[in-house]
Amino acid sequence: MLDLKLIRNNPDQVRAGLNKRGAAALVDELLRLDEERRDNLARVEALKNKRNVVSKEVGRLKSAKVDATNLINEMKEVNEEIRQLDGVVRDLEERINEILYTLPNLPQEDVPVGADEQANVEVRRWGEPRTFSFTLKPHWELGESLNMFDFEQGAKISGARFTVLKGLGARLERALVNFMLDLHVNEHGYTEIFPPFLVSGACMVGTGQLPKFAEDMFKASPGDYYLIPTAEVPVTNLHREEILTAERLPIKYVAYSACFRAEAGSAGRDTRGLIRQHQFNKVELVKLTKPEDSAREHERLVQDAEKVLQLLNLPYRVVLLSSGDMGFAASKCYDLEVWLPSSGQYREISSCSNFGEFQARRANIRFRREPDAKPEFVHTLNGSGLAIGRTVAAIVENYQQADGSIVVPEILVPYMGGVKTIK
RNA sequence: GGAGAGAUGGCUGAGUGGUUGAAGGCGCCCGCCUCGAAAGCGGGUAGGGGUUUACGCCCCUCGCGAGUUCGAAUCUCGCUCUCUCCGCCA
Repeated sequence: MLDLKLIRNNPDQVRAGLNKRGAAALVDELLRLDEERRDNLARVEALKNKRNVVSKEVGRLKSAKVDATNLINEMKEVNEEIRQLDGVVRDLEERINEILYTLPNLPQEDVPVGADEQANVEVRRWGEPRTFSFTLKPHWELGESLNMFDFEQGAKISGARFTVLKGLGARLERALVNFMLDLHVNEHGYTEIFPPFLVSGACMVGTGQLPKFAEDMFKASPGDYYLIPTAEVPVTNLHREEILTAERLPIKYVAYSACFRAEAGSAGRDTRGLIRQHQFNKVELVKLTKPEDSAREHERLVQDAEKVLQLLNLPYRVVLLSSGDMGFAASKCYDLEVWLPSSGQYREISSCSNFGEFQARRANIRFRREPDAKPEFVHTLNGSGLAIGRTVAAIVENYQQADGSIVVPEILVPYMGGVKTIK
């Protein structure tokens, strides 16, 4: 959520930022509502002040056994006026918040301006895509023939975009989860979290999925629960409504979770294979930092995610997303794209975002620099480290052999119970 | 699911319908003392909003939401959460 005071004091800056994201317009409406609200607020507060003063006077008079009927009657009228104005102010606040909750974050200065992924900027590449001396197969063909995954059974028990992992396919999934968690905990200093997969609506508002993207979420019933689309939601919200001490920052969490996405609006895209599923596994990195540290911590977070791909020896590139391609809450975002030989392209496998204070303002996560200092909003960041299903797809495709078997990346062999080849 | 207890500031813990945004304690900050520290002593210490060049002033907030009242932390109703016992359960 954007700071209403920033909009009030620097409307041109906000307009320019929103324009880069193709989300302009509503600033003027917001300014008008804000002015109207403050106008009515001043009036109702003056009346409340009067009521408070007179009420104390009534108390004094009563204890002195003096009649106060006139004052009491006068206050009854004032109360009616207060009730009315309070309603006006509340309505205005609701409309202001409705708008504020649906405005995206402002892009940072160094984010390339553009409408979509065409304007993304490749930052660096790592690794050399293998050259194959035989005909490549996509991961879904290889995996099915090796009995690693079963798409038909997934469809039978759940429906489209669900997959059953079996045997060494299931084992590979589990190996990757453990490998990534160990790496980030032991080498990168993150604290492991195993969060609930169902959260309250308040959490979804806090990280920005609600109210705008309700149609992308699975809702659980009975109860008012949402299935998490990413561990970002429960983990970032761990500190909702808290004021942290400065020494605790930066906070670095790593969490495995299943992720659930409705994929509304992506019908027909990536219908085959593991790339786009309603349910997938992911190891997520989350950081809470001081504002001045978030840019540096963002770069480090990207490197921590890259390390996974490097250790798996999977070629990838880092892309800086354009203003139009970024997620709603992000102020700056790098995607990690892994090489998928069968389609001959780089595909997103991690998205690493700095949200500035956008989420912290929604979730009310603050910190104090000094024991007596005013609370300030923290900055929140997160990134996949990595999406497990897409990593499996990348391994299967990049490590495929002429005979249709898969060589297990060396670093994973211990996690695979010594299995070096899936055949 | 049944029965009961509770929710107050960073923490703990008082609170009779009327200068109680809230005693006391702990913690923290500033000062005194000290070579330095501890102890001791004195003072300070919630958040949000509005307004003001500023000092300041005002409004709201005692889990959340309604209500009663001139006035609610305190009374009434609803909700949420936590704890204890019983039942069920991986």
